[in-house]
Amino acid sequence: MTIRTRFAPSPTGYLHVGGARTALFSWLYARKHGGTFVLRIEDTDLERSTEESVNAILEGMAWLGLGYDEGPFFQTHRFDRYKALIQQLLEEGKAYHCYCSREELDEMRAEQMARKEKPRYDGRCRHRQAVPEGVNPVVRFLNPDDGEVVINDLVKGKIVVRNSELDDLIIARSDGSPTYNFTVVVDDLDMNITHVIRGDDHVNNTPRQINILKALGAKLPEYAHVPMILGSDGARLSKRHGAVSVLQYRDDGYLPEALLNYLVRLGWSHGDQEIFSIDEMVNAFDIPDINHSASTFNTEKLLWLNHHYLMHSDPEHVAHHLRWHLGKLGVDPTVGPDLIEVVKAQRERNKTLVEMAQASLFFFKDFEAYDEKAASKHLTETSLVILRHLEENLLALSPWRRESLHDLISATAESLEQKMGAVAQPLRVAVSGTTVSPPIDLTVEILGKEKTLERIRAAISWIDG
RNA sequence: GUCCCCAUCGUCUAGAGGCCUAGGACAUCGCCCUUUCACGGCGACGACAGGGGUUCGAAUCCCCUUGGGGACGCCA
Repeated sequence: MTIRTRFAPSPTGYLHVGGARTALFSWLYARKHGGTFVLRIEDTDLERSTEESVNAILEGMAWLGLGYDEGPFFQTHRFDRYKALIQQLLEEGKAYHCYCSREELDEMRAEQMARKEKPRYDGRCRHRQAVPEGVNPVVRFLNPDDGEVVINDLVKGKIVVRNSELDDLIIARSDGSPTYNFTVVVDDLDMNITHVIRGDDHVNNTPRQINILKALGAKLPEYAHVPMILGSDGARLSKRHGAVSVLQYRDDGYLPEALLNYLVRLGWSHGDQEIFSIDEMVNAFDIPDINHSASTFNTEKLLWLNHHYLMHSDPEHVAHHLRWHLGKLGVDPTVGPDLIEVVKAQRERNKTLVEMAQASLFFFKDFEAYDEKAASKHLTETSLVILRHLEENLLALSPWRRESLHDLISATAESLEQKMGAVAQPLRVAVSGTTVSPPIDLTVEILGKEKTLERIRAAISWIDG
């Protein structure tokens, strides 16, 4: 049997990290088994679904590199199919029309709550005789009263729910449009999904869906409910915990492989291994290794992973992403030093691409002002002499190589009876505007002779006042 | 409130009854390296929620308590 998994987001917002992780797990499981990964857009809520959200989701998936083999399928394109099956259930007496008004339902729920009961529909329209005039009814699924539903969840194990806990859920709204619990079932069935991997906020829906599946005479898929991702306060991860949108992480300077690596280790582990390439994930991933409990999203660790990938990925790959961020900062990366050299020089001191881009700005355009503290400490009367010597020596230097630059700078320090730092720091501030940069010889090499001399002269005249 | 799920360092986790004096990673804090910032190296701090069982033996199995999360929509 070919494994078929799916990711089925509803386009009512961006792709968030929780969804991305379920998508990743589904994707990994399909890849591992040479199966098929399906993308399905659950847009039955016409009110809240937007095209922007669809695009944001597709863009997020693409950025993460989670390619799908089939889809995207849109539920709104399948309404005829749902309607036909709802009609079938009505005819078979497995569903019925309900004419209850919203007010009536609200009242019923309020009463049940007051009685400390779980609010649920009491089935009063099951045998309704008089049909009220001018009311468009909803369709409810006739849930069994007795017995229980058993879910053999691949991650949580056996879960038993009594049918008496369930009620007759609405499968078609009064406008005729089908609702979520019905459309998922039909789609998973029609799309031959073998493994439903989704967030465990769906466990409560599963018994209802199983009952619908049974009413349709269908075979059940395997279920794997993965635990939630929580925010730092233990509540479900949401906007107020900071960035939750996958694309926000892109914009904040994370590499997709870092996010993926972080997400795969949230709720899943493979011994003590922390770093996983995509291939390693695919090989190592398995559903029984998924945790049972929710986990808390921790940006610090994500940052560490991002830094790791910045340092250990192919510099050309990192440069590709850096180019995008430099572009966002208004830099034309085609004029200036080789981005790959910039990446190699910067990667160990930046945790995000945004930081790297900002710290590298001075390679590509003149800074507007010196960092105040840096200038007052290092661009002084004393450093004037040093900078003049450097200018003179550098002017004569050829070739412009890191090694020769290093020799020149230390020779300059020696001749002036200064420590290395006393020479390096004024030079650093002069060329970069700040006290922080890659090793000074490397910084100057990358900046180039012309720019370096230009900036030393600017610093000299700045000190001269 | 009712039902469902969950419970190891601050966080992510290893742990399938003896290998546990509970391991790793992030974070934090020291020290070393050092021309800045970093990287790196070494080390420190730090957890089995509580209580009952079962067993020769429990972080691991069972029960209760507590705590947390989820669900209870003409949302998905």
